Amino acid sequence: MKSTPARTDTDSRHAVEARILTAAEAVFAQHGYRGASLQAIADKASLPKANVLYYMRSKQALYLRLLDRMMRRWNAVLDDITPESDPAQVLSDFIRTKMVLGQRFPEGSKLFAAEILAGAPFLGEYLSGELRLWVEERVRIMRQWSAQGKMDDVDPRWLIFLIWSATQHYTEYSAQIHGVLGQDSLTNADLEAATDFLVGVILKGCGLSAPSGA
Amino acid sequence: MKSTPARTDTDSRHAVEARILTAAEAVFAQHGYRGASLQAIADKASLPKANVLYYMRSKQALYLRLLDRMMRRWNAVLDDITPESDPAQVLSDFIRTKMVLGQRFPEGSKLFAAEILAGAPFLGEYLSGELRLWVEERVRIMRQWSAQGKMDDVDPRWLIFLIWSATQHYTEYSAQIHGVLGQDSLTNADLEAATDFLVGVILKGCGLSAPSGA
DNA sequence: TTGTGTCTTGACCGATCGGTCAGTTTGCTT
DNA sequence: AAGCAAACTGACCGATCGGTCAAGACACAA
Repeated sequence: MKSTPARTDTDSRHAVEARILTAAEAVFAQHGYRGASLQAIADKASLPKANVLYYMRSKQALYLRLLDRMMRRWNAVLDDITPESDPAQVLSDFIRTKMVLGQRFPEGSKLFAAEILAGAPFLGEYLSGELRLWVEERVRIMRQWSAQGKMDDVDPRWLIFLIWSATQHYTEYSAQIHGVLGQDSLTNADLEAATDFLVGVILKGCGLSAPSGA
Repeated sequence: MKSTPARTDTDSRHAVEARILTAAEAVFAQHGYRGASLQAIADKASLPKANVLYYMRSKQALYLRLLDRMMRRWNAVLDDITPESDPAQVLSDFIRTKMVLGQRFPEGSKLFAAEILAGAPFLGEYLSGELRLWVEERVRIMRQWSAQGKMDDVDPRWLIFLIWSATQHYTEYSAQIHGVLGQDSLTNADLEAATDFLVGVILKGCGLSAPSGA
């Protein structure tokens, strides 16, 4: 009978799937697609390997699902930008949001990084499709800002790359940061200081002064 | 007989080793330590797998040798910094040198990135030892620059991370950049423009004006 | 030619890979 | 209590993993 599946059923299914996804995200982030093994994921999720394959159809399906989830988390970023916006406010928000996202989803961010490092075999279409349009739209608006004299005449493409790289560094290179600074993890105060530094330097570097509402 | 090994012997040995190292660097960079297979490396070097293991003792020895080679390439960077140096000149050189290094050794840079992403299992000691001292020394000098009023009072740690991340981005995220910009590779003009952008924004962001000798 | 050390390689090892499947357990409906 | 579909899992599959080894191929000195 197809009738209403019991609440507890779907609940537990979601719970188990979430356990698998969390475990898989960490393993894929650490070792990349090829280097990750379903056995390692199953162990981390405390499940038999066959059970992982029962919920996720295959290694590839599991990986694609994680990539998709991570990209949807980024969709909200910098979505309300217009030619009339205050550049300082928008860029400041952009940097801060990116830093927060990296802290909130460190494994997902690393997973994304590993995918790019591997040459984006699964994300190629997304990069040259959806994301490319996203960038072109923001580039267009930023050029208008420059033309209006709201900010220095910098190439928006390099500016976007700068913000991406500078913020992602704190999650993807966390091992290097921890080793170099000699502490197991950055304190919240450190992260806020680093964020303020990035906002300060990048805005000033583009001829902008701190946004009023911050 | 131990006597003078023929010139051609050591020559061909070096040549074969170089072939293997080049192939291995690319494979490790793309798939990480675990994801790389000796078979793939052997194929790329056009050698039987057993021959790869004859020259390099093991997968781990090969990997460590590549890491060591990459780190020695970076040793010369920013080595002549003193409290009396011109900050603008030093930071400008730092950024430009890093960009050039990334272009010269893209596979090695990616290999390094993959190692960090995996949690630096083999480089942990280097990061918390040699590299940490390197950073502390530069931080000390930059703080003096700030105290002398030569530049804004920014935390040198975040500044170093910013330069590392912003420059490395162009090699490690090349797949993303190519996808987003819709071109197979950045032209030299693009790279120079990006470099000038980074120098300009970061220096200005730290309260510095372009160095005289550039 | 013969001896000697290096180089080269196919065959093979146990372990692990992603994935399948048959058989059992479980939880809910009737 | 009976029935049934979903959940679960140990055992197994062929392929590939890193690594070993013994047997040739090769270059060169005596």
